[in-house]
Amino acid sequence: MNNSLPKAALPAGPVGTASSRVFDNLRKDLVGGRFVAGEKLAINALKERYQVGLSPLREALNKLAAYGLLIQENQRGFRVPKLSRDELDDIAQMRLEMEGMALERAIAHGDSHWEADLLAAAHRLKHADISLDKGEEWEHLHTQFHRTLVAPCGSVWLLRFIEQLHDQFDRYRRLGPKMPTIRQELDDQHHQLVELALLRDAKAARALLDDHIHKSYDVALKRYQEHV
Amino acid sequence: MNNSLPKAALPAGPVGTASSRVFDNLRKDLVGGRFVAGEKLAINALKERYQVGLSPLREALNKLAAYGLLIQENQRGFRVPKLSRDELDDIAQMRLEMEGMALERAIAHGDSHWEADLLAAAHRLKHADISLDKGEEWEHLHTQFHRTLVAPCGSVWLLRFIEQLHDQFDRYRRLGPKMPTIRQELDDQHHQLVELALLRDAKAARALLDDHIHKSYDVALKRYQEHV
DNA sequence: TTAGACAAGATAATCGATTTTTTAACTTAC
DNA sequence: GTAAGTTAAAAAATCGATTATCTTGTCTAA
Repeated sequence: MNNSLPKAALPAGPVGTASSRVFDNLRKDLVGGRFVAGEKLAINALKERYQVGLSPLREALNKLAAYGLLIQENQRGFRVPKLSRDELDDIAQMRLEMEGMALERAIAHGDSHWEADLLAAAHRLKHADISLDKGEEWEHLHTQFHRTLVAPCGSVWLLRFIEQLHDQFDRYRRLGPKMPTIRQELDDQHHQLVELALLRDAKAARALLDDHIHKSYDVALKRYQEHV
Repeated sequence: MNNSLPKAALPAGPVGTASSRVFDNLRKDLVGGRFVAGEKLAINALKERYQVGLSPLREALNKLAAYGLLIQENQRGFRVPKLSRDELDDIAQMRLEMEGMALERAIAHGDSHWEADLLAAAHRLKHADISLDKGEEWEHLHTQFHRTLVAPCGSVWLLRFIEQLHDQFDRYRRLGPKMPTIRQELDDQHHQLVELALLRDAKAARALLDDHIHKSYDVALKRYQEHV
């Protein structure tokens, strides 16, 4: 084979293992609410659905269980965790504490590179086509924005926990269909957050982020209550 | 087979799957410093060491990677995460924030059942034979004590994160051999923590816990620096 | 001398089949 | 009619072997 093209020129990129691919897809589907909470996973059906063999599938399921998106019970497989009001409250409360902390630190430490990334992320989010592929594109840019916002907080572990909490929170927020009304208000807050971050007004930024999380919580709670 | 003994009478208890057993053992060994940081794991050697087949072993490794006790690199297996001063600082800082928060909430919500558990845990810890099986017994009771201390904080996720941080912290703290001198001082603090918790003095308890973590941090840092 | 190509061996990932355990349906005794 | 016991089917866990990928050492050509 005399293909002299460098690998990077090909569109494919690093394909990754079957296990990592099914992990990504399953995670997306679990967070996006494409499984029923409490449901027991039929492994053979998943094999079909994700077009993988048993071994990589089980490895992905094990990782998701350790991550908290699945419950693993010895000798009786995997199930999707139930949803509860109490847990939603817990998750939202933890988001307030941890993202608030992270935002203050990010504002203290973030450099001009961060400012640029933040502006870019907010802009991309604003122009995302929400109607495209069930808003999957918007969801991704939204996650990316919040990730960027707290990125320079200086703590790898704090970022890790926040990511995990976001995934858990989104299991509630993404239960129902989109609500464009409240959505607009939340979108506006993203830009206000950028403004306050650039002004280095940690106090005001944190207050706004608190409000943002509270409003998101209201949406998530509504979805949950309608869903039950 | 006419064995009429109820299952519970047998000493074995729930044996669990091969995967869960090797997960527990590997976790203990990783936290206990029985692997070299940065080392690449030879899967075949682990198969020998833990007496399991490939599939359950790989499932355990995948879980540990999602949990943060291993690094998984596509197509090149698993390695033990490196240690660094920066990460130790991060972990200790996060412990201060999160355990402090949890302790205040536990003191606010814990009932008399909790008080009893706490006294019992502290007592067991005090009388643990530290010389036994490399102090493994003491380590277990120590973990148990700290777990009990914050147990009624009301947040499942906070407890989960704290547990994870403890495991990470212990990778540093347990690098070298035991230091009986400083150990005594830390042991005393455990009992003082119980006292303050029973008095419901959240402020003082948190201050003492901060100091406790700081002292533990000093130990861990020393170990780390001697170890490099 | 050294960068690149190649081949052989080692390791990681995956597959297909087997073993073990659970679940559910059915029976039988009280 | 209920509860304990039995068994067949389903599902989970594990094993042994295969396939794919990486690593290392050697060689060649500039």
